[in-house]
Amino acid sequence: MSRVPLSRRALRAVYRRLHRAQGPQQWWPGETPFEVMVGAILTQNTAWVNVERAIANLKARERLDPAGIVAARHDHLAGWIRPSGYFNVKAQRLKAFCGWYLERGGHERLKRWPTTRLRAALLDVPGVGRETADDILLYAFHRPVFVIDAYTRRLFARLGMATGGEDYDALRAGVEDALGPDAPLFNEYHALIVNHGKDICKVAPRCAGCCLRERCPTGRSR
DNA sequence: ACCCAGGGTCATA
DNA sequence: TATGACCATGGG
Repeated sequence: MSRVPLSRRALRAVYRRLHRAQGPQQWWPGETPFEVMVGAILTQNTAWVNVERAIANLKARERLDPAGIVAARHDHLAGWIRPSGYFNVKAQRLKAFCGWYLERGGHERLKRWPTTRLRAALLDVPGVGRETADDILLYAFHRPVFVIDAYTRRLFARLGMATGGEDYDALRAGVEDALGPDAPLFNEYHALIVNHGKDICKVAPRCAGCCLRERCPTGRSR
């Protein structure tokens, strides 16, 4: 397995700056691990505020549980999650995931699976790709998996630590190798990156993350 | 009227 | 392996 070479010192320095600037994120505060998993699927290429509406609808219908989702009619489920966009494909993805989840005995069983096996199994669920699988592993199962998303790529590219075009798993393995397995750190790191991306570079959206530099390439220094 | 958002799948070359 | 089309709502 190839991995992108990354500096532990540089990665920790970026983390410290993000943390100093933004403080603890208390991220992905789903009431249950299952809610975190549903959120991970619904937030695919979608603003989180819309995911919150969809989850609120599921709660109002008392359908925020795997059996309730599997049993729901497709058009009903699609209607409840409508605000999160792509509601037809996401309804199908939620059903596939919940069926998989129930067949394997739910969280109490799955939490005993080793991370490598759990990740491979998640990736076999249609609609669960690498980032979604890693969101679930990190935020629902507290496994030391570093999530790579578009913001992470932009940030590391802007900082000259990567090109942005690296293979997903090579970049993930590079970060994990440099930092060592540390689920609480990875949890907070990813949250800080995403919050930085949406909080700061609104004036220059394509430049998410650039302002970690003393002198921002776009001219917006912080 | 644009652009973007905490992606993934499928067809095509 | 690597693009492009498609999925669709809501906020800036």
